[in-house]
Amino acid sequence: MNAEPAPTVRVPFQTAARNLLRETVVTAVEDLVRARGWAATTMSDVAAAAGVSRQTLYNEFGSRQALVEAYVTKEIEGLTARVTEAVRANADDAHRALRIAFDLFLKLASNEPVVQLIVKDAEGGELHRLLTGLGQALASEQVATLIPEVWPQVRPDDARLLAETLVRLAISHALLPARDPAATAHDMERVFAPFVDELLGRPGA
Amino acid sequence: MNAEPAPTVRVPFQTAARNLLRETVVTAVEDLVRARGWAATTMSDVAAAAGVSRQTLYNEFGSRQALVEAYVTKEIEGLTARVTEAVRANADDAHRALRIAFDLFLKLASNEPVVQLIVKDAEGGELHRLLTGLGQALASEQVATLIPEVWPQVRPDDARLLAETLVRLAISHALLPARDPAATAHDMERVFAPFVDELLGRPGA
DNA sequence: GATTTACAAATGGCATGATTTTGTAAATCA
DNA sequence: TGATTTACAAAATCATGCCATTTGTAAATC
Repeated sequence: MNAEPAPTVRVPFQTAARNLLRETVVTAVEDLVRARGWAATTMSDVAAAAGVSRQTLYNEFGSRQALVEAYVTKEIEGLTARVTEAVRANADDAHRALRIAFDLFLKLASNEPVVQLIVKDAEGGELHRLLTGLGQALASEQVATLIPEVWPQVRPDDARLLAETLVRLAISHALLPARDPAATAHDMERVFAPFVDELLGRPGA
Repeated sequence: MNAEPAPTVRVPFQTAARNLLRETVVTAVEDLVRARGWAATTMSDVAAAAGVSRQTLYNEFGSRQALVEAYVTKEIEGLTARVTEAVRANADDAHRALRIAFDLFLKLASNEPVVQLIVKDAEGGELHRLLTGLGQALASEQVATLIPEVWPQVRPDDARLLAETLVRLAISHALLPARDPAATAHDMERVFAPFVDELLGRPGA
């Protein structure tokens, strides 16, 4: 009951093709959402914009709901990737890393279609729930993994707590801005600096 | 151009009567919202439940929108009053005060009709925006006033920053709970303890 | 001063039918 | 083989008109 003739180079190619397809489709969704919003975007629109058949969409994503989730997931992962990059580049100064990461995130978020649609009150329900739900979960996990990687002395549990708290505040400020990104980032650095120092092993503690 | 014959006891009485009216009406709204939600509650319903005429409602509140804002405002002020009470009762230990306040808030919030409607996804738009907007503003101000009153050594700017940050996290956890209130409150105490120590004048700083 | 009554305007269902869109399956194509 | 095309049923969305309700305001009445 096993007729496979030993896998060659074919499997990795198919995987790459699949990823390329998903990438292309989700990018098409991004353009359409930016232009007309998600509610006014149909599966046919997406198929046409991506240059594939509508069926391929269903074969790959299964449903419209799954597609928008993949889209939001990609947006979030794009943001966290940029933030992660900034954190790594400032690994020598955790305070600065925190401030720059927050500032960068808020600036990027204000240009995100999803965030803009929610703030503008258009399509608040669907996307709002996805951003807070998925966004909180995904970003928390990413940041919770990043922290002990850059600062190994931080215990995983503490990293998780810090990550979740920072992400909650980041989303809160993205959706309901208090001041400009720079000022908010400065405030967040001020609030979290003492806790961060404790996690990193403060000299006098 | 001043024909007032010296104010007697009449003005305070009228004020008291007005407050009583508003109190009665908003309490009626609270009951109706708890029973049917806000969308299904009409001005006639409120008038009947409060035992006043529909006109009195308009004379006092002006519009349906203004009424629901008064209602949400009262709910928020009710919550912050309870939290304020708890903080004052624990003024001798800021860490404990922070934890107990957070725990109490999350428990009270889970029984708030407004919070329940939002979490249940019913009427998400209207009330969600009111709770985050009004709630954030009102609660922040209350807490920002409370802190320097209980701990005078905290500078007003720091109090404002701490208050706004705590309120954002409180609302975030009320609308998207991570764990049970007790665990979350414990986490918040752990995160903010170092910053609070700094504001209170840490021994070794 | 509040209530009742009256009323115009806006809003909110609701029934209807047409249209679009979703999601699935089979046939076709390269 | 895998994607496309075609076909199709079920569901969702939309446009329409209509009716009932509700909002908000004003005047009359208690």
